[in-house]
Amino acid sequence: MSQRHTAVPAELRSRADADALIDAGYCPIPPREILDTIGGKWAIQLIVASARGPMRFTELERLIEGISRRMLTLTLRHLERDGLLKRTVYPTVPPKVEYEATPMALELYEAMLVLTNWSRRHSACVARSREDYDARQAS
Amino acid sequence: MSQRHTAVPAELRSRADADALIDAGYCPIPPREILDTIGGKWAIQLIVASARGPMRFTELERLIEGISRRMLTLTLRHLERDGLLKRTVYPTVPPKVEYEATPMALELYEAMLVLTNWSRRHSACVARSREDYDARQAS
DNA sequence: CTGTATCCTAGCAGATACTG
DNA sequence: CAGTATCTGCTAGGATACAG
Repeated sequence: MSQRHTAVPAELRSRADADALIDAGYCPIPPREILDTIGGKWAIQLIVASARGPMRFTELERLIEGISRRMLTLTLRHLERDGLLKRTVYPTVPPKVEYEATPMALELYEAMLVLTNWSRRHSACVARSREDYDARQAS
Repeated sequence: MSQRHTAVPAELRSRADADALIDAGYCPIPPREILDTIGGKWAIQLIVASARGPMRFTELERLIEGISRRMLTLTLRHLERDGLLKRTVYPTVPPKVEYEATPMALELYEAMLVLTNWSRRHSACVARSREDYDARQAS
C-alpha cells in the first residue's frame, strides 16, 4: 500500500476544487467500516461521553437519554472491539466496570467537528429543501 | 440561537484537548439528520459520482457497482429532498434525467476527507483490535 | 451494579417484474 | 431511458424479564 499522502485542503468551495481533488487521487469515500461503526444510533454519543475520562455503565445509561440497556451493551461491545473504547473491570462486589475513549477515538473528534460544523451551516437549508420537496409532492 | 463560533482546532491529540473543546461549548455530535442521510449504503458514492457534473440515471447505475435500480431511485430521491442533488428532467423521448451535486453537497466533501483520512491512519489498528477481541472471545 | 436472553417491530435493502 | 410495484429477508433497535 503506497503512502500517497498530500496535505488535505481546508474546504471545497467549487466544482473545480472537487475535480482537482479527484484528479489528485483523492477518494473521499470513507470505508463502510467506519460509517458502520459511527453511523449507529448511539456510538458517537458514547465516544463523546467517555472522552473526558472513565465512565461507569450506569453513568452512561443515565447520561445518554433514551438508550436501552441492550443497545448500551451492544454498542459498547462494538466500540471496544474496534479499539475505540477501553473496558476495565474491577473484580469487586458489586462489580465495577469503566469505559474510556482511546486516543484513536479522540482523534475521531475532529471528524465529528467537521460534520457538526457542516450541519450547523446547512441544517436550515436542508430543512427548507425538504419542505419545498414535500410541498411539491403534495400538489 | 447564539453564534458561539470559534476556530476549530486542527486535531485532537490528548484528553486535555477534548476537555478544552467541551468546556468551550463544542458539542461534537452531528445531528442524526446528517448521519442518517450520508450513513446510507449508497449516499456518499452517489454524491461523489455526481460531483464532477451532471450524471444520468443509467450512468450512475453502471458506475455504482452493485446498486439495485430500486435503491438508486430511493437514494437519489432522498438526496434530492435534502437539497444535496439537483434533478433536471428533459422532456424528450426517450426521457433524459440528470443529477448533479449541489454546492452544499460539495462542501460535505471536506468532512468525507477527514473521515477517510482518519480511517487511512487507523484502519490497520482497528483491524488488529478486532482480531484480538475475537481471539479473546474464542478462548 | 453490570450485564444476558427473548421477543417483537420497523425500516433498509435485494430480486424481480412491469410501465410511460 | 428512467423509473414504479411487489415480495421478501435481514438487521438495528426497543421492551421486558431474568441472572451473576
